[in-house]
This record gives sequence, structure tokens and C-alpha cells, in this order.
Amino acid sequence: MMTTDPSLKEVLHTANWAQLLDAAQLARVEAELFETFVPKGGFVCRKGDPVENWIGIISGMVKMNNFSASGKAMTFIGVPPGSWFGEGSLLKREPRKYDTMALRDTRVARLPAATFHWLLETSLPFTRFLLMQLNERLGQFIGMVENERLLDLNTRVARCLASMFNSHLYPGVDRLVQLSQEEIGLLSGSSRQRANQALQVLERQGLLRLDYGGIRILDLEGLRRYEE
DNA sequence: TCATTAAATTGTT
DNA sequence: AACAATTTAATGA
Repeated sequence: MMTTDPSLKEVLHTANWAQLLDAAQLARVEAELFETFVPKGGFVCRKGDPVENWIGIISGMVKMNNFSASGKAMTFIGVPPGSWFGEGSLLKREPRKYDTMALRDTRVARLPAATFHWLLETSLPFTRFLLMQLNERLGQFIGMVENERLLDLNTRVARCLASMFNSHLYPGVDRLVQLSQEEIGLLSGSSRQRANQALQVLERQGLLRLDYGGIRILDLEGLRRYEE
């Protein structure tokens, strides 16, 4: 990979919410935003942790998941670079409700809770951004329930991939999903073998290309609209 | 830089 | 779930 890692400040300036802030607000965010590195397989945050930051993914990939009482893993969503999350627990001032773990080496940006709440109180555009983000996420989850109950697996895999490119939640993501087929299986609620079959069907239709360790999206709209 | 080895990922049954 | 084949990453000469 020849991509040069952008600095934290550069990342901030490409975040769509940061562009809504005035100079004073942006200055405080720049001063208080900090970065941590989470290696592949490590936890970005854990269920039950006190919520101290609003979290942004700079590079890499993470997933939100949980373990049922019986110990089964349940994966909810994959979170690509450019996305910010955790506002739900911040707003309710409750402990984290989900584990978030890195699927790749991941750079994480963290905005202290106090700064987050300050922005909420002083910036109407920021509040509006959050409202839209929550609404988009609600739509994403409703779509997931619909998918799980109504659709065949090929379609589920197609929509699962397409959902990583929601332009509001995840702006400007490269069309390369660096997830193994095993993870695609977990994200779409099936086995790796079945996900592999589905991906090959989608590849034959020219919607994507399978690479080692990742998937190149060729036709995003086609994936969104895909039905058997 | 190249060859060897280990680890991860994929395709198939 | 198990297996073989393939790709990448790591190691050391």
C-alpha cells in the first residue's frame, strides 16, 4: 500500500460534521480530539465500559458485536473508515451496550464526551447532523430486520456490502471492502461457505470482484437493487 | 534481493 | 466441519 496516512487534523477536516462548526468550535475540537491505535483483533471499546468518547474510524475496519448469554457471537454491523459512532450511549449517559472490535489494524479518533456535549449545546448544525445520522442508522437497522426476515442470502450479502457505503453515515469510503469472507458471513448472518457462494454469484453478475482478503465493489447501485 | 516458512484466506466437498 | 490450494507476510541468508 502506497497510501500516505493522513494526520488526525486532516482527517478531522474531511469529516462532514466538522465542516459545520465555526472557528472557535473547530479549534476546541482540534485541541481535544486524540487518536489511538487498535491492532487487528483488539477492542475499540467493550460492553459495559463507561462512555468517555465519541468515536471515529480513521482507517481500518471495526465491527459491533455482542455475546449472548450462551456465549454465541452476534455481529451487528461493520463500520468502515469515515464513520462516527457512540452518540447513542453518549446521549443517554449510559455504559456501552456493545463490544466494538477491530477487524483490521485500525486508527481510532476519540472526542471527549464533554466536548461532544458542548458541541451539542452550542452548535445547531452539529445537532442537526446528529439527528440525521441517528435517522440514517435507524433506517439501516430497519433494513437489516427486513433483510433477515424476507430475503434470500445472496440478496442479504449484496445489501450488507452496499450498506457500508451509505453516503450519510460513511462518506467517501474507498470501494474496496477489506473483509475476509468469514467476516462477510458473520455480518450477513450466515456461514463462510454460504457467503462464499453468494459472493461468487454476485461476482458472476459483475457487481463486484473477489480479491484475496477483500472485495472490490464494481456496481454499488446494482448491489443496492439486487434481488433474486 | 531472494528463497523458505508460517499464517491467513479461499474454494470445494 | 474438514480438506487442499492459493496468497500474503515474515524471516533470515
